Amino acid sequence: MTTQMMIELIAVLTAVRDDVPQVMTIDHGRLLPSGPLESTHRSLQAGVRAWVERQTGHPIGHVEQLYTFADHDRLLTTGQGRLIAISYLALTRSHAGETGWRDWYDYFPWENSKTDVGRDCLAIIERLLCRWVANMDNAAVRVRQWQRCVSLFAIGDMVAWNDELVLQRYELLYEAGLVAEAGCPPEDAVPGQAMHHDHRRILATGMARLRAKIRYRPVVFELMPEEFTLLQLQRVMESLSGVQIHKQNFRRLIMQQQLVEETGRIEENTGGRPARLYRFCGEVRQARQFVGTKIPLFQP
Amino acid sequence: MTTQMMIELIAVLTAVRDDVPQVMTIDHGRLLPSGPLESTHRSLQAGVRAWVERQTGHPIGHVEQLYTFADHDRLLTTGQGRLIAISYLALTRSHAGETGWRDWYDYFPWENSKTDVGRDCLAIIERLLCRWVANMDNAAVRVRQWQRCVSLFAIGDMVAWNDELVLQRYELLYEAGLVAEAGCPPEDAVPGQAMHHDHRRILATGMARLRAKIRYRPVVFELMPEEFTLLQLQRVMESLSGVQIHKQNFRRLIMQQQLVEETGRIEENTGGRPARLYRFCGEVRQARQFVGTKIPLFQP
DNA sequence: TTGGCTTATACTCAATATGAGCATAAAGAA
DNA sequence: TTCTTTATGCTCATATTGAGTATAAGCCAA
Repeated sequence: MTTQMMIELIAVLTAVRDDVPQVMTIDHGRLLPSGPLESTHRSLQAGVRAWVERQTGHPIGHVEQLYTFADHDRLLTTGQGRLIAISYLALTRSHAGETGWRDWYDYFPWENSKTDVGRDCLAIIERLLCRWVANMDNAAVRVRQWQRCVSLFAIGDMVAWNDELVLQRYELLYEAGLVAEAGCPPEDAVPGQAMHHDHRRILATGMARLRAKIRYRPVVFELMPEEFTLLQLQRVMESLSGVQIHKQNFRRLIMQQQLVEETGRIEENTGGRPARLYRFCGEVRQARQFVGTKIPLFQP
Repeated sequence: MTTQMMIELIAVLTAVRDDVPQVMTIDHGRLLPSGPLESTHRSLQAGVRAWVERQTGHPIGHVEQLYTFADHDRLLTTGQGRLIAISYLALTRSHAGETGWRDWYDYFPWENSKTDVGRDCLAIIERLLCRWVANMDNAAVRVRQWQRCVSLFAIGDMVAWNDELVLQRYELLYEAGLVAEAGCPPEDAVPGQAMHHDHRRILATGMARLRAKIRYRPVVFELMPEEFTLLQLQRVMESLSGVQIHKQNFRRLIMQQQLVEETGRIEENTGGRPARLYRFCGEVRQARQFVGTKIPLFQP
């Protein structure tokens, strides 16, 4: 007995502009590029590429699968059928003058913990979560949930901030009824723009995957221009992870891994001493593609 | 335009018996437990659980999604429809006297690189791959593919063996036409039992995921009995990863991470001095569930 | 022209973490 | 008893990491 199914492909397409990670959206920032799998698509990846390029005009590079959802709230409105969503993370380089790009942190201001906006947002969240648990009847549940808040949002610096827990933090806020998607009135919601359906949740999944992946695979270079200075590279990693990096140690680690090589050219507009330009060389030099990237991401 | 779809759920259910990782199979070891998603399933995970329990009678614990496939060779034979397969990794504890369990390394003998069988198998593979690239016309392609062989199978110890590349190694053997699934005659195939469809590929995906995950999440304990000695724990990690571990350093790392606590009881049947028994305590002690596991897996 | 600001780049130093091994303890077996 | 086996405690050299100092080389404004 096969039921009526519909497969939706959803892309979290990410690029970096002016050291700020951005995501491609449609519908005025309320939806991720997406569309149904069609019989003309040769594969799932091909389908994702087709939809993104059709809806945004932007060709995409690196693509990897994120997650497949088929919850019960994903029922087709047209009948007894079921809607399955397969989400993808895609990375791409430049995008001068295109529309549809939005900052990651418009949707997740609290994830930008290195900025003032992020810190303010976290302070608000802390208060709201505190109120949320205070209203719980069962004492044991209250303690456990507060523990969860503390460890996910690094409240009270007994626990270090873990930048990879983007999804878990969003889900906690959802459960606490502090995001618009959970049906809460805007005045009770945490800062950050909402999206339709569960697209903000999918964005969180993509952000978490990318934050995890840049630690052990050289995927950052998918987002960098051909030539870049080491500070530019550092800025991109910092803004992706939302965490500060010690400059000298960052250089040391990048250099000793031999992922980059000097181009011989110089960037003059640094605001200070000119900087050497580098290019990614992991692809060419090592046919062994399975190299890692170690980054000194620390907590301040 | 929605096409006719069928969703298949496939489980890589893993347990450990006598320090050997095993996978649950049906059809005499030729298939992984699997079945179509039905409208009665409340979620994908629930569907996986239902199918595994119906086909094998074994209840499962930890479950996580692996990958969703929809390649063109996955067309429904009944028409123009498409078959989508969503695969899951599941972990479970004991399974005394159940049928259907097979050793991981019956399917992937070369992945058991710490044993003699594994080393012999790797020697055979090296010869076959050597012959494969030797027959290539284009010199540039030959060099690149040989590079790939060298780095994936750690040929000539210029490169260290990477135990997480299970899937990449299988895919290389598939491309080289050295596995039965690629349609090669049995006498040309590499050792290791084949499976129907792409189930061996999915098993490889599950093995790779588990090998990667035990390094940074305390999932091993899902496979351990309630009480265990540190050597038992080490043996399980070694057999999962196919890599040797330095005993004293392993103990040091496990102890200092405070993932386990003494039960106060003693295991007598060690073959030597009796050993203390431990239990996993990460779950209870730390409501912060996001703890890691660091293991000193080295290459000999 | 000079001092101040910015970023770049080279090095140092202490604290940890890691790989490898030694030594002793405690059981059973020959 | 002596040998073998596993358990467990401890040392030591080396590598990695976090943090900071020092100097270089641009720009700009006084």
